Amino acid sequence: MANRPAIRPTNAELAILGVLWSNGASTVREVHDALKEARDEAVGYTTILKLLQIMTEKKLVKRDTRARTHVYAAAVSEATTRGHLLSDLVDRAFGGSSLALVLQALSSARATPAELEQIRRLLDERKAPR
Amino acid sequence: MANRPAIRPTNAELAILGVLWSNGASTVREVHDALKEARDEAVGYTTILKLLQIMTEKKLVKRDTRARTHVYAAAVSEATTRGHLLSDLVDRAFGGSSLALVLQALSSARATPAELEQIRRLLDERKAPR
DNA sequence: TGACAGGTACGAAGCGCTTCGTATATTGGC
DNA sequence: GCCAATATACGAAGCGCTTCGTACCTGTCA
Repeated sequence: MANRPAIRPTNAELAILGVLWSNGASTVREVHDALKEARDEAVGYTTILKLLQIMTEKKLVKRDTRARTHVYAAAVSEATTRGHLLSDLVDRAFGGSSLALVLQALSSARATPAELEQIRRLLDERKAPR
Repeated sequence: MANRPAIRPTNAELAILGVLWSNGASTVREVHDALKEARDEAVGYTTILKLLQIMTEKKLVKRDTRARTHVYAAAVSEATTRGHLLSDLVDRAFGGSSLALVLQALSSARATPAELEQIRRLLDERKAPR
């Protein structure tokens, strides 16, 4: 694998990826509008453009330049990215123990019974895997 | 509560807090030595000093200046800090759903049966709380 | 065809984090 | 008393992230 530099998008990048993940491939304007709607204080159009250009260099997004108005698509999956960010936090603040993280998260999370059941099911799967 | 600015230590700060949490109140030299031992590439003595000074301003640590050699102690608890970092990540990358974070963490974590049992117990507690 | 709307490219400023060099004080031992 | 060792204080450089202004290009339409 020549994929060393690990996917660890910054805050602003994450916000943009969020739009691309939920809305699919988008133009700068579409991303800009989506963020303006979702956020309190909006950011300039050229800021989004610049970020998307940088993200293209970093291979976080793919750019289709065939039309005059470029179209951007996420080049990293949501699950993979979340996994990277999670294991990053585990290393930095939980002494490498994802279990410690899970326990901490569970002890403060408000979850519905249905959600707790979902976790329980996952635990069952993991209990007898092989 | 006048504690608005939320505890969100940076990387270097977290490393130092880790030492203070596990070793208790320490001098700059002690922190420096502990980090030198634990890490691959060490950082300069005055770097640790400067960081601790900044962390004192930020109220992340408390400083005892009675002796010539100052003694620093963590001013934030490990659990609280972890909680802040976690909810920060939940907001930034998991759409505000701690459950999504837990599921993601569980699906990639390698945990022993005993640990899984621990989670199960926690789930039971939360199931019928009131 | 000329002006405008809307697109991309790019340089640079501002800020926070991290790092360290250097200046300056204090202490202990000879 | 003096020197070496060891402290703290502080300024500033370097870097990455974020932001935006400005320049420039390209269609459209009256």
